[in-house]
Amino acid sequence: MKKNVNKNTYHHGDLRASLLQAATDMLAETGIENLSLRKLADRVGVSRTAPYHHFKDKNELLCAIAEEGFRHWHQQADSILAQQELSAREKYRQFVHGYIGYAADNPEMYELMFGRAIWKQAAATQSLKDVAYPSFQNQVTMTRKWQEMGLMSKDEDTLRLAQVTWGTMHGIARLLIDGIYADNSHIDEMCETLVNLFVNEVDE
Amino acid sequence: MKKNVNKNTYHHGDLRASLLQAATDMLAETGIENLSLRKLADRVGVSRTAPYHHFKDKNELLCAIAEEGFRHWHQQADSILAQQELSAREKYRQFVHGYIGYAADNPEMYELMFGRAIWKQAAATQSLKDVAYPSFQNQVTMTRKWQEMGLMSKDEDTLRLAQVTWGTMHGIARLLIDGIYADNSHIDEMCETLVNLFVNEVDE
DNA sequence: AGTCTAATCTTGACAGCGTCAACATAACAT
DNA sequence: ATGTTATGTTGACGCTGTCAAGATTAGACT
Repeated sequence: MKKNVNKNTYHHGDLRASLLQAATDMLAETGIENLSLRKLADRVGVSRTAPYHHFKDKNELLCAIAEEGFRHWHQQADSILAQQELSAREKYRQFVHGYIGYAADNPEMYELMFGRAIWKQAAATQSLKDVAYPSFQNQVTMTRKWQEMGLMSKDEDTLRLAQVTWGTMHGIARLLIDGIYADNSHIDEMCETLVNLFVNEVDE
Repeated sequence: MKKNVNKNTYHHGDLRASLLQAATDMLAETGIENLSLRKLADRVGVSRTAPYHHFKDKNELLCAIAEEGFRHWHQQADSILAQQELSAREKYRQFVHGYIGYAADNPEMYELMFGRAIWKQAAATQSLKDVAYPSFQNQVTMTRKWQEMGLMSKDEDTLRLAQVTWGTMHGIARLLIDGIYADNSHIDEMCETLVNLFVNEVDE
């Protein structure tokens, strides 16, 4: 038997994927604080405890959603960094705009990916860690390269520099998605200021 | 009748203050996600709906706690900035260490003060706004002064610069308190890097 | 083909949550 | 002394996550 979604069979056929899809939609629509397993099950048309056969608990579901978010973001970041016709500085510019743009466009997903719901209570799945950790590791590697190119200060320790530059993007992203910077209309200008502060002009 | 706390009277005497105190303690102990009105009432020794005579709902209680947090932080910040024997750069250094130190020492309070629980759903009390808004306004004013002194770049728009520099402190603070930077042992080094990146050396 | 097992889905139940309504008590103003 | 108002209580409702027990079916093995 194929995946007979939407048929009136007792077994759903592809419940795990359907749950992930619906949960991702609901997350974007109503925010993480309004995402409940019961409403999710209802939306998919299944009983309230059915999801427990595919996810150990709510946390595992959230981790699985976040995992997809990281994959999506990595894809976007890679495509920016792969542009060979751009100068290093321009690539960094676009990376910054891309990072904060991703957060602004997917605020609830960003909150889930980098929020305390998952990381504070050490609740991250191994599988999520495997996808998420390279994200920061890569930031360190790139920072080292940018330092070697003279794009960023060589006076600072690479790890600290990476932490501070990532921290800056993260901080601006959070101020936006948490409603503290209520006005989204100056995002680009903030990104430009950020780049100006961290990145030197270099000849290539 | 005086405030007869802990007596076996029907009326508590000073319930509002007791609730705030106990709630602040519980917040620090168990985190905002485990702070419930029922447990709070229980701790104070009062029935579950008694708090509703002093706070319209849970949100109002949270705002009142956050208000105290802002007052506490303002006091700490003012005492740093008032030190007249220090150079401007040194004052900025201490301000940064103080900001991130406050977050690291009071993670749950910081989460409450600058987190989405209050700001995202536009749930802030007017009274809280009155205490919180000057906090950022002051950051802008100081940034302008630092620019005029040559401590910070004059090329950048003051507002954007203030947003980015505050964003950086906020970002590092959040990465720490949300458990993403699990290791608190390099906070000072991150602060130093931050200062080095944003602040020029100047003669005074 | 038939049978057994394991995966999947269901209903019932429980404790915890915020909050409303109705009622009890006591403080205070007249 | 009395009536109003502030403050406290219990009961109830709907929401949540999750466990236990039972129903249904898919898939593997004879």
